[in-house]
Amino acid sequence: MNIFPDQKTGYDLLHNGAIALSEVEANGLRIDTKYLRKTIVDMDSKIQSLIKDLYQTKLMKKWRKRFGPCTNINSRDQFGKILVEELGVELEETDHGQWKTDVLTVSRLDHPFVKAYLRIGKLQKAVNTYLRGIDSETMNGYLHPGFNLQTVETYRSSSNGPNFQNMPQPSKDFETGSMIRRSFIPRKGRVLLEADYSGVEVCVAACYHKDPAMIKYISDSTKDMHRDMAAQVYGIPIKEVTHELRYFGKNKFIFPQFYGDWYFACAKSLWAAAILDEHKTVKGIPVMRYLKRKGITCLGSLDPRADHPKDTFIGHLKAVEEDFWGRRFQVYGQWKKDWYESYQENGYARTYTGFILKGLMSRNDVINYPVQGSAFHCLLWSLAELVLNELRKAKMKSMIVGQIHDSLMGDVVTDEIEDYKCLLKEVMVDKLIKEFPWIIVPMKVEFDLYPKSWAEKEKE
DNA sequence: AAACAGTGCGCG
DNA sequence: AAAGCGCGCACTGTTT
Repeated sequence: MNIFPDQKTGYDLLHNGAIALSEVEANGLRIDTKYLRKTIVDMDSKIQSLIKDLYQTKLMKKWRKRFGPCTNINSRDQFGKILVEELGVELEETDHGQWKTDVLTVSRLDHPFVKAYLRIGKLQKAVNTYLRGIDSETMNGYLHPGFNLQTVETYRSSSNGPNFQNMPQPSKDFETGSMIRRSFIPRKGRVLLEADYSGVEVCVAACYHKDPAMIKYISDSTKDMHRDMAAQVYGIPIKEVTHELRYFGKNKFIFPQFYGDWYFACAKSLWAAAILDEHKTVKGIPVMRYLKRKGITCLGSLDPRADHPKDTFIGHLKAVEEDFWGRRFQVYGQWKKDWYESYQENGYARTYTGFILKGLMSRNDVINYPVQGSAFHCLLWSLAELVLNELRKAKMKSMIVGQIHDSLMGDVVTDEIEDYKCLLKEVMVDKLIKEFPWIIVPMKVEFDLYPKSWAEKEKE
């Protein structure tokens, strides 16, 4: 791994960023150690009792008979063999010929043993990776996660000891997310305040490809790309798109497509999300009924090389994809081709922020790396400006204590909340676009306030 | 005992 | 022709 700032701007960004991040590391986050210790003890005994229950099941008895003293429920190898040989189910294989046993694969079996097994695994992950990870790195009630600028291929950052950038979220898994984030508390007389750049990768991508249709979506708050695409993929009127269908359009079509996914995989996951689950539209009509009206009757062949006619969902998605890149975002589509061709000719690509991307990269890599890197650099520049200059100039006691790619975690004095928000907006939006003249779309910052702990947002 | 690859899972 | 991108960490099973 090599880091190549090829312009002074790139060098300065890393230089100031490294100094600012070391200050962030030194600040650290306050940890509720009493809660943390108690939760670890409680969870350990809870997990023990769940394992005891698991051992009472028939399948577990077969497992012990098969593996004797070597029995180990953490062994994926054993788990897969038991499912296939004792339960008689079919599983896909991993790259190296083991039975695949990840959540997505085995939860399809819909079996009570598998459910109990996965729950134990989830709780073990929560305790062993996160709670213990936090506990073992906490000194005198403070945790100091590391933030690195020299580890990532795309010129993003990483975090370790522990990794502050992958703490579970209550909105994704309430039980473990709340349990873990509850450990992070503000200092006395303060709140945790997170500021994030909303949709920053989409914005930065637009600065590279300059597609007018995309810029319009970003600049006009009455337009909604995710809603429009949900309507198109499911063949329903725009007014019929529910909150959930919009979510599928965003996370199962638009983002995967931006990162280089293809219609076949998108079709399968869109189908599983809304059709197998019998989702309904705003008016309560099943989505499937709309598809039937368009003559689409089934998902289609699961062989990617088979023919996918227009009356299958996969065939339909193929046409949607062609329309997406060939008509709707034609300029973006052309940019992807040109950008990759330029890399093939020259052997490298340049980012707006003063770095060179070189070495062997796939087409998707070449297209994604500059966007991922430059998006993070918007945050990094703002962070350095705040830590090294602005917070000090404003004589604020509030401090920045962490960073997650597109968000800044602040430990903010209660009396300073409004000033802090104001200063962050000024730096993250106004000063940033002066510093980075290549930004040609509006930037937006959003705040989340956590008065008690990181687990509980204050309602706006 | 330490190092390594493979697998899985948490986040943006 | 290929077929989402980037990380860190825990754990198993094998090799040194």
